[in-house]
Amino acid sequence: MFKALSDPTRREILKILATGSSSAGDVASHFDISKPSLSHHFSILKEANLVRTRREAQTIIYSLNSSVLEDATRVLMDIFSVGDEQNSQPEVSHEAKR
Amino acid sequence: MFKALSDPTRREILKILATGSSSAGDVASHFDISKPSLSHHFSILKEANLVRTRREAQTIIYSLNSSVLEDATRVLMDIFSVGDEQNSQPEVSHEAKR
DNA sequence: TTAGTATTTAGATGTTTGTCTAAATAAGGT
DNA sequence: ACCTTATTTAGACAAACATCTAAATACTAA
Repeated sequence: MFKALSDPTRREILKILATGSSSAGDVASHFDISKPSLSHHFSILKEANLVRTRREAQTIIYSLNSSVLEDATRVLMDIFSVGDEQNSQPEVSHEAKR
Repeated sequence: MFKALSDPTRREILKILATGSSSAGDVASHFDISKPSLSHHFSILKEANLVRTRREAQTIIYSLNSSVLEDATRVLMDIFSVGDEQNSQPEVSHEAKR
């Protein structure tokens, strides 16, 4: 999931989808890269469960899967709030304490 | 920043630092990869401003920079809550509405 | 100033990634 | 059936990445 989020183009795609679901070609029109490349990005987003798809005649409609993005947020929050004690001002660790 | 977060080893490093700051070698002992490789990860985390360093005699103490992780969280929340209208149940888009 | 410990830099290597063009698949309309 | 539109698959390629070993740097202590 983080791998999927690590590419700027993919994050942009998610932002676009956040304003409403739309077709692959539609999203593609926002970018300057080929449709196969976009399709590749979509497949990564889909594999990470960040988007869902639905076919509608010829076009395929992509939509954001907010719940998984919420999970990502939770993981991040976990990382920086686990210790929750002495983070900001690191204690003096005299001995590289194992 | 997302690039920095995209590697599992680096997320693990952050988790370790979340429980308290520690030296490079110290963190290295949690992993099965060489110290130069760890050093490389540290430099990426540092460049992304996710960690801070402080020298203490020979050892270098790494500590989490929580505020930047909070930023990351905020960006994620932004992504999935921008539209905030019709996300979960994608509306029927008959025409690939440009 | 020499020896020891901690970390980083240099350089190399195999893998993964983002991109492309060309071709294939899927669905509809005529 | 055929053509058009929408998207994906296949295959190639250069750039970025994670890792390694060997050597360099930074600092402390004798």
